[in-house]
Amino acid sequence: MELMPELPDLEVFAANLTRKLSGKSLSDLKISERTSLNVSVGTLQKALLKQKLTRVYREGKELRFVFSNDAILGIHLMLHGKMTWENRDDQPVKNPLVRFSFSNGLVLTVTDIMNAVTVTLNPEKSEAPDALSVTITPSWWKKNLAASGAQIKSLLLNQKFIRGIGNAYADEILWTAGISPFSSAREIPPDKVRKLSSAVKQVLRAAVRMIKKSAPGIIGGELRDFMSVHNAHRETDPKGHYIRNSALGGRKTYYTDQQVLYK
DNA sequence: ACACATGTTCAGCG
DNA sequence: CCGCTGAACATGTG
Repeated sequence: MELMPELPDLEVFAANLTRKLSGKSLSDLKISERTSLNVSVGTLQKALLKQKLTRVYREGKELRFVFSNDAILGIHLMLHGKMTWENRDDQPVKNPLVRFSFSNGLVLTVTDIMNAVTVTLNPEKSEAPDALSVTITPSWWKKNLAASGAQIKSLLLNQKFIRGIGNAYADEILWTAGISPFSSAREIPPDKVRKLSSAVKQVLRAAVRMIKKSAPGIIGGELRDFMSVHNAHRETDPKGHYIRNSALGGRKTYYTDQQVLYK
């Protein structure tokens, strides 16, 4: 099954896009009318055509293409968006939402069966910090968890609270921190808040390293076989504890009884 | 055949 | 009124 990329996958995609495309200029840009776009196609083309791509980075769950005139193109893949290289000898990619042609001959396409992908010229700055931002500290967690009565997993998935964490990594983070996903955010004690704070960065950074190592060059798909609990094929976690699963926020949630429930 | 992945939005509930 | 929960969206895959 093709699962959706989350923060670590997107981080690797961004690095790989930068490696292939930085310094190349955008020679052609086609946008389907099915694409959800914050400006007109004409405005977008005027802003980006002939511009040199400086780099691609990840912000939350969005990819950001930075051009030499400081224009930024944000692409959010949502649930089903996919990026592929369109090779000259292959069949053209069917019904792409976006098709970038670069001066080195590389053609990047974005497709989406649900047409839910969003394309944003010069996205606005978000209030919520990125999960890997240096502004997220144990005291940030302490203050913001105290203000919320939500279940901790719902809060981790809330992009208005913290950006970039998806369903699979939320489970991995809470397993690492030893906190039940059903815990009330404001009831988590200080020592566990510190554990959560470090687990977020530790889990996400470790995943980036593993994906880079095992799938260098990828711009699509995902890797999940290293996951400790969020894995439908596992019966037990690496310590041998039975993995339970149930629904939370309409998403499957995997956890063990070792994760303490604070209510 | 059919349950299951996934993110965001928004109706509805308390 | 506000914060929170969970259904709905669509379809390829095992």
